[in-house]
Amino acid sequence: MSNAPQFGLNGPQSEAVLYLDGPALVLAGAGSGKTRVITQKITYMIEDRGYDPRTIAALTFTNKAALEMQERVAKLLKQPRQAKLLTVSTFHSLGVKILRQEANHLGLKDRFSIMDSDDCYSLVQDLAITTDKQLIRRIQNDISLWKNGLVTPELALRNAKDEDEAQSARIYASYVATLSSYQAVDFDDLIRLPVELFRDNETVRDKWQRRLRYLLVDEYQDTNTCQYELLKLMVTGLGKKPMFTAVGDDDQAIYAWRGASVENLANLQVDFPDLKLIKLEQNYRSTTRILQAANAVIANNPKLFEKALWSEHGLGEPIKVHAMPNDEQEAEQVAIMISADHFERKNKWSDYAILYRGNHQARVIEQALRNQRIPYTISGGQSFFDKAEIKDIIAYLRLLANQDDDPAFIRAVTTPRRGIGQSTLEVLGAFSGQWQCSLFEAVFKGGIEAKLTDRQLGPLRDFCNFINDLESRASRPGPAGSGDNAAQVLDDLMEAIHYEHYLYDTLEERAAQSRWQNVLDFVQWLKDRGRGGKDRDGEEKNVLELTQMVALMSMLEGKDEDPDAIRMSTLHASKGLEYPHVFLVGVEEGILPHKGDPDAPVETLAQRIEEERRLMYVGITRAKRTLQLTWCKKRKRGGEHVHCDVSRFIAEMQLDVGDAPPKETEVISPRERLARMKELLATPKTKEIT
DNA sequence: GCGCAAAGTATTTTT
DNA sequence: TACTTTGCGC
Repeated sequence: MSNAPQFGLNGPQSEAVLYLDGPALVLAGAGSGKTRVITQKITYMIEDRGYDPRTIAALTFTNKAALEMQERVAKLLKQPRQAKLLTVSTFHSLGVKILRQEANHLGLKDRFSIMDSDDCYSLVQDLAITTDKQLIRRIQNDISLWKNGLVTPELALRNAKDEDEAQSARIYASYVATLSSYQAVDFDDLIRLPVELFRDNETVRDKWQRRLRYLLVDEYQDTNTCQYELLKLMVTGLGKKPMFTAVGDDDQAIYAWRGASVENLANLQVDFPDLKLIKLEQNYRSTTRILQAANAVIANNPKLFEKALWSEHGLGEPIKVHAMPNDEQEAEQVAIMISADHFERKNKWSDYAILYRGNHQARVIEQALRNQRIPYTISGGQSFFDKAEIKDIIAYLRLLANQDDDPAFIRAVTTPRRGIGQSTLEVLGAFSGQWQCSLFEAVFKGGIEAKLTDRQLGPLRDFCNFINDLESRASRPGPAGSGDNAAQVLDDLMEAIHYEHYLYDTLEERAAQSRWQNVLDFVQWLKDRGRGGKDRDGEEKNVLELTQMVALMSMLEGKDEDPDAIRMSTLHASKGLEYPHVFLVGVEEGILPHKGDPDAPVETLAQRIEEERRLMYVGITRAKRTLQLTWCKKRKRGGEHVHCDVSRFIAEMQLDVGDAPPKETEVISPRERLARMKELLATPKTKEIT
């Protein structure tokens, strides 16, 4: 196998592209061109090695990344339309696809609902009979971690260490039962259920293995146990060699809190002994100074793999750190600095990014940018599909698809108000519980007449008849065999529920207007996809199927942001992106590193700091040319100003060491950097780990 | 059953 | 500070 550079790639990159003899792990440092490797590899497989694009799956971490990757492959291909045949999606979307086709094997109907985290939150709230927010979240978290770790409720209960855990485990059991009575799944199930299916049913597993013969997994360091299990089940068996490429970077693992385990990287070598390991260490993104700082910070973490990033770009401009009196000043100063720099260097606004740890930090910054009349776009904030008005509409669609979906029923039947209130629903709920049926079914079940007055039952039955009627039309194939009736069904729905009227009735004009616009955008978005035109995988989808996809989306693709605007983003949402000029704000103890749960066990404390450090590393390595950091001496929390200290990570960047004497010609070799890093590892810091 | 007003409370990251 | 929950009156 030759690993001579090809496609304008460097040695290791083209090696990663060309290698198709077995499983491969590409350790790709920040900015080392991993997306290029993946897209080139797919292109190479199709055009030079005769792979059918239908048998290649690329799994990404977000829908946005999936979309981008597909577009990039389309650009590389001689026949761009082939890109549509690929499976490029998140693990979760792939899970939906599998579940939809194999639902019957799991005792699930193919029109199952997908519950979002809010639905699950309310469910836990009901089951735990509490309003304690912290407690509910803790239980929700426990359940999610168990599911991700493939732990059953029985096992969870048996292994419970204390009463708290036992309580969570008991709720976990009824949580699972309730979801199944709703014919619903949660996010974690989208991966857990396919795993169980593939484990128990070899025929189905073979079928999918034949269908998807080669897997590429991006951001592998952020996969959890369950996802790894799915990967293994999809690539092993059939007496063939496991074929996949995983791409990841242990230094950028920032989702441990969601059950991701970096150990999956190490496990890969154990589970696949002939794993080909390829390291991408040349950075094409940042200046040497930026990389130096990033390397210095991450050197404080224990290492899984030895890796040394280097760059051929020059030393670059010094990294600046600004101390600010308070968070409002911070926001204003950053806005002013960007504005000045923008006019001075004649840069585009979109060359600048402001990164922060938590979404709430965006508020002040937004205000400051507005004051300075600087255009901005926010990514990673509240998702479009989480807006109340969108969830209202989705509730109707969910109910249309699946009448066992009680939460959707409750939401739809009460929004807009139609004379059905809490007490009616309570009676209905008790009745349905007694007869083990859904709320919807209970409305028509014999005996309900005795429990409810005509005044209560009337609107309920009207509502259910309306849903039934609409459902029968939604399920009929449209004219010309397309999903064309989707548009008609949606229009009828919107017309019948008087949603616009409801908004203007309950809200102020401005708010109602903006919400109604969102609804219109959403409906249009659905219509576009219903016609089978715009959807990426080119498959026909009716409204009901679209509803399932919508549950996983967080952004309205296509509804494009201002192309020339400053990017604002959380550090998490910035992963995989790059910007010429980066401002990292709020670099304070308590924010970055974030102070977590004060009564969390001590042994996790070190690990938590390590994850925060990786987050810092991700932030630093987003910058191509300049990087500026700010921190505040005081910050408004709640109503009061609170004192803040500068983050330890600033010192760890070793700015004074690297920058003090202006040795402009200093160029550090990879070897030298490695030595430096080892030195750092050997000195103080490490003792907290050992 | 519903809407309004006051008080209380929470602040990490996301498929 | 902003948002949510609770309570009360119609």
